[in-house]
Amino acid sequence: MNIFKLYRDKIIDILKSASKESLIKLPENLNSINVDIPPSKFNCDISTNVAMVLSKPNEKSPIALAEILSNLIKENDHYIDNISIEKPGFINLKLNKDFWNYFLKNIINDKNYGSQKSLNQKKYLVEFVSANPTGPLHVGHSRGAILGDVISNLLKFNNQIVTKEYYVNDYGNQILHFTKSVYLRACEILNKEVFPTDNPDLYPGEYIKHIAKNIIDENSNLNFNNFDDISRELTVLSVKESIKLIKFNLNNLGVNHDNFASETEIVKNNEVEEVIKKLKKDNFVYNGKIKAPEGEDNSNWVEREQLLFKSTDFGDDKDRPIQKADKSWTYFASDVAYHYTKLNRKYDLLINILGADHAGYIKRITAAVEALSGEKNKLICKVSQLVKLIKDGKPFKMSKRKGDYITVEDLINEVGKDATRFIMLNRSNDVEIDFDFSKVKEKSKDNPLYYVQYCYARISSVFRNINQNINNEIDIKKYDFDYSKDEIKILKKITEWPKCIEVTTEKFEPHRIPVYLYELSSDFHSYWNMGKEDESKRFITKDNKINDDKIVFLKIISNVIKSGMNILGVETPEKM
RNA sequence: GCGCCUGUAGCUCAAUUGGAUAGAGCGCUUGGCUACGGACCAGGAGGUUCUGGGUUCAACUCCUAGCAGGCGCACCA
Repeated sequence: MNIFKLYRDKIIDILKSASKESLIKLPENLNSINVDIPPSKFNCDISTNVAMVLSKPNEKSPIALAEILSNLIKENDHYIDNISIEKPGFINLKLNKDFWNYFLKNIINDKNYGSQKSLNQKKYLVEFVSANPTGPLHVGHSRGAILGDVISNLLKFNNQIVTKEYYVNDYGNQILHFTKSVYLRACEILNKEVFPTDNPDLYPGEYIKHIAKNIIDENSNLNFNNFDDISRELTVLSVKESIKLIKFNLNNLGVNHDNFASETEIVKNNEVEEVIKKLKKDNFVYNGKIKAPEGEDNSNWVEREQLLFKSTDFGDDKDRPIQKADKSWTYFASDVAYHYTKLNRKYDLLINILGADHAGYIKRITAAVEALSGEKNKLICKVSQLVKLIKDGKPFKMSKRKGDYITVEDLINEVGKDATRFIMLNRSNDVEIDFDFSKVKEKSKDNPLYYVQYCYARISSVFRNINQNINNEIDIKKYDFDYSKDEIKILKKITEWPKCIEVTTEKFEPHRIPVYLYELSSDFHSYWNMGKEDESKRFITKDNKINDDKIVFLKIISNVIKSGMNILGVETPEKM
């Protein structure tokens, strides 16, 4: 139940019938009419800008119009306690006690309060992480992993159908180098030769040794005398080990994909050739040359003719190569083929979560999806910005070459899953995060996660003290409560929850949820402390009982916190 | 050179998808625990929202021209 939508509909109905009676003139487009949350300093619950929007077509001042409209609104709605007009022409409504009873009765046992029930059900494919299967995940990956996971949870909360997919780039040069590294480590273990440290293409990380050891132990038939003889088999085994590590890391973060799609499979099934054939037919692929980028060192640049995709047709700044000099496909080519398989699986909307270093890739891949589907905005890409690691007050640079990067496993061991998720989600995905290892650990008390969890734990403690289960439904026959000003302040915050979900869903910006939960918790902690001086604000009475209005009040708050935390994939312990 | 992201209080960040006197945390500062859980709360100081134009009844938000920082730019994925 979104009361802002409810009142927007009500007001528009009122306007329409007033317009029929020629009392007012309506503009052609009613979209800019809003019903919103008023700033807290006003003693009211909802506000609308209608008078200002209608000012022009009616050739009246907003204030004059507001007087007419506010009378009309008041006559037509019995939940209004008071209606007032403010400066530029806002109409502010204060709702009466009947309204709050109606509202609470409506949502008290609604586990999905806040979800957008009016939304049509669609099929989504969310692709995220998709890190190269050449080793465990590091901190940077975790942000994208959490973002993708929470966007998926959010869609599911809104009753959408979601597939979470990981695209495994198990093809190409990086995999070859990776497999070679595993091979050389295996040779090292078998005392055949020392691992070369001077080859920058190889992966020197410690984990490669473990992978090699596992493969040796489990495959006694494998003969490590010649790389070429076993490279094919070893690639499969190495990637498998790598995926095992990655799945372990994802599991550390509380992330589970539904599906792992393999690039090798796509190449093997000739899907690349097929998709290029289709694009050629539609004139999106041609032979041409591209210019070297200016402003950087181009001394190695060799201009040559190659197969290009015409992404400039869709707003990209240059056309993009799909074939390398040696005639093999570029990464982009197989990715286009992969996206073609997504389209063939009949999803309504594709979502990709990318790391900041791949942001420059967005235009070409959305262009490709548009070329293939003929639909704009079929693919939506969200970027998870950099996580800047700070240790002891100094930036900590990670180097994949040296193998000294901080893995997800390190992160979880230090900070924990819930804190990692909450901290990463608490900021907009478009801004870089300073992740100060020592600080997050030391100052765990200042962590916003605990602030929200503490709120839930406090509510739980009340239920525990009166021997009730916080998870049970509330059964109250008559809703005839008269809440105080301080309680209504929190109930108002509760009315914002569906709006928060709506905006979060529309913009795919999960940070709005932790921000909201923090604010709600803050209001609650504040109220809780009032109980020290004002006995009427305490939940449990002297004879160890609780009144129905307080039960309802607590239950609503805990419900919202719980569903918010569920979307974030974070626990709500009843005791801390 | 081009593209994308960012620029808001001393620091880290929000801002109801264009609304009213721009809000939190940290830090600084003054107070509050015989109390349903102090991992908490109440108060104070702190702002030319990077700059210049424009659109609008209304701009942190949109457009435009700049400035600063980050990321990226075929033959890696």
